[in-house]
Amino acid sequence: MAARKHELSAAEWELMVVIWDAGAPTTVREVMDAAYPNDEKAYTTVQTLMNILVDKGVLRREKVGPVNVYTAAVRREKVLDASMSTVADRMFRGNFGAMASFLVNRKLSKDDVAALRRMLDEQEARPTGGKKRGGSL
Amino acid sequence: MAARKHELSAAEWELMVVIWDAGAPTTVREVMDAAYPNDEKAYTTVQTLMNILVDKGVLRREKVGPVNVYTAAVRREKVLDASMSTVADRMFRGNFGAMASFLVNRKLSKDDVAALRRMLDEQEARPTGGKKRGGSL
DNA sequence: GTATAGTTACTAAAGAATTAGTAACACGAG
DNA sequence: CTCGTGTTACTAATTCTTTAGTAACTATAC
Repeated sequence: MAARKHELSAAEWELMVVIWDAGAPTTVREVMDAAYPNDEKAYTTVQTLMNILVDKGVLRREKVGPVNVYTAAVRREKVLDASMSTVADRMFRGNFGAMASFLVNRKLSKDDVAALRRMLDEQEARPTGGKKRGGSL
Repeated sequence: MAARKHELSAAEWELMVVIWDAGAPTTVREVMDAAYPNDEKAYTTVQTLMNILVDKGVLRREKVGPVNVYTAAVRREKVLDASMSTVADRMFRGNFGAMASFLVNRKLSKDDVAALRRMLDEQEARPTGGKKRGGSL
């Protein structure tokens, strides 16, 4: 019960995306079927990962009858906030603007760019402005 | 000499950012001083990391006199391309548009947003359009 | 009630990441 | 030439991640 690092690994993200999408309490079996429909991982592997996520405080586990039911304990945005900051620190010296530019220039399709521009225009009207640069985590 | 995974870890990124910024062949000592001015890591640790990066094909090592000099073997953009795709896959189901929206809404300062808008406007004029969605790596 | 199917708790092992020690070697100062 | 400084090559221990097996438990079907 070592209170691990709060950062999520690749496999853990894979599961959490499924669980957040479900939006409701979920069992190992359900996550397993959604994430690995062709048994890419063993049932017990998914079980272990989910218990690690409980350990990290990202999931909550509750026994319903004899079965464990898992619920997200943290909102997706919260984890994204932290993880994106980590990524920006690592790859862009913490410069989110540079990160956004990179995305626009090298990763976004024409449609993506158009949508982004529309979003920017809407934000112009309603000034619910973006946050400042947060800490490193 | 096991031909490791090509993905860069946190510590490896830290070094590569320094090396790319230097823009010229670099020694362990130089990277060490730039990245860890207060000896946060031991000299030999940095040395080991840099040799792993050689192993991964990201750095090239050349002996100049008795000293090893390291040069970037891959351009920063290339590695960023791969890493950002990995991150997008992991956290946004591969949806770069969603990733960009998240950045704009939750991470960019007002100035960052203004700069991004300017960039978008310039791109309007000169249609050197963005790439499509690439593979997963 | 006993077999069976599914779940849980516990354990562990392989691989990668991170950290750093140690021995050997080169070279300039004296 | 020998000493000290700094570099290299090699080795290794620790931690985290990823994977999964095994044994025990629960409930249901008959």
